[in-house]
Amino acid sequence: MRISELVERTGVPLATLKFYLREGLLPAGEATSATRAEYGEAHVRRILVIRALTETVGLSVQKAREVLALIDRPEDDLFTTLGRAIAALPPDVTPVATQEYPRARAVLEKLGQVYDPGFAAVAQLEQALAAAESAGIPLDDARLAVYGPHIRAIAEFDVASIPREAAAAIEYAVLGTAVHEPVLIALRRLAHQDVAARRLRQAGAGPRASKRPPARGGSSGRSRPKRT
Amino acid sequence: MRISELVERTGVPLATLKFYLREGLLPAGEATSATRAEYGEAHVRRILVIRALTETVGLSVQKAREVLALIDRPEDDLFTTLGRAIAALPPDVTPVATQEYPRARAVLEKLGQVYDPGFAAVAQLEQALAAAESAGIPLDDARLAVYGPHIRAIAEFDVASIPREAAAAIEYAVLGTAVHEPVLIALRRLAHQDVAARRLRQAGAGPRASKRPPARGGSSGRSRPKRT
DNA sequence: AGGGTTGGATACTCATGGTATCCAATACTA
DNA sequence: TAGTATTGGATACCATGAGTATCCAACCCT
Repeated sequence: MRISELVERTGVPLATLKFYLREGLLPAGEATSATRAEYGEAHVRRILVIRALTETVGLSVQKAREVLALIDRPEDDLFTTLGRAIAALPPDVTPVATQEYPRARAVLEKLGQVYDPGFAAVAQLEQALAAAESAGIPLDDARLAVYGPHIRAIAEFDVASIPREAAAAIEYAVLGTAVHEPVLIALRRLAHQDVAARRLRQAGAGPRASKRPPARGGSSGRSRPKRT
Repeated sequence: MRISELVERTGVPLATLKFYLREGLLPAGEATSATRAEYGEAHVRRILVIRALTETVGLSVQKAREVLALIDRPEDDLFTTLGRAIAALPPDVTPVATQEYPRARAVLEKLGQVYDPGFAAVAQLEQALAAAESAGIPLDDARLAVYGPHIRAIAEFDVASIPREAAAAIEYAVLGTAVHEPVLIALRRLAHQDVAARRLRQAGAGPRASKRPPARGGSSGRSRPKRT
């Protein structure tokens, strides 16, 4: 198919597709002449993945390219590739070799997991723990004792569901790690609302909050933020 | 203290603090004269929170201002305020009223939770589910059956740990929701690596990654925290 | 009195993530 | 076969966001 069909199929503007082509996110079609190239279903899928990574996972074009490159050329084993992909995921952490990550180390030791400062995710965890502290809500032992096992159970399922075959496995693992994160986050937010709503209702008309809790529908995003 | 001391205490450049002042993220100090203002510990804390929200949670300055405004002026009840705060969190969803979110609806029904299209998190979940589909890894029932209960358990703990007093509760809930997300994400990524590493070792594969440290038994350090 | 800080205003910079134009070489249609 | 429409490729352009940098005049302290 021609590029105009990609535009139709994906809804992404032509200029943007050309931009992706230029930036190396989208492989060029097979040139059939100087002014014609043939694209396939793989291109359609690729475009959707690009949008998923940039719009929902929140990757920059630069980071998305890194992730896609890992999927395209999985020269290393799954474990190494996954580590590299994680390094491309937010939060962007400045990798300072020979650095210690004390908060992350303490957490990992409590969880009985290996602490390797070479893992990008360790630096990411350190930053996240520091941010929680800064916000006045550090990750205390009680919370870790809850988060740890549940998150681990989720991760066990994730890994167990990775297909056997190597190439497919890497793509599945990399994309699955990235793309299910927003799902988990959204589920937690909704669970917060659900649990909070139930408790409020149960407690009978707003004892803790300053005002009456309107049992539901309270958060309709109707307060349009004013633009600056 | 003067503004230069805020610079020292937080490490944030003066020009940036002035920017935060301008943008209304940081409240002005108490002016003691035309060219002097007094800042306090609250300002130091606020700056740290701003950095946590922007750098680690990934909020734009605009969104961070919205979240901070909710904490500063919690005019509504906890439930409503939390809903509004969630609307400011990524991924940015364009709220189209009167829209249906079929994927999110299906998921929430399977979880037995209320489906309210007015919740920003519902639109966020819809987008996340669509992105997962686009990437070729949809959230199937088996996965949901795992994610759902574990995430809910986490959320139950979160809500249970919210303090009683109203004003404190809102700040705690809003910041806690936002700031623990990166922690959960990082823990999942590390759990992936840990689980994958264990399986690889178990499968008799040789040591692939050059810098992987030796394995440690999961039981030795488990829940036997003794940090410095 | 004079140097070093301020607050406040304004202007500037840089990186992103696209958009928009041009162009010449085709390909399709009549 | 002429004329029009589409491409690919290159280049130029633009809007936002998040700071930075400069000025300046009013202080404060010594």
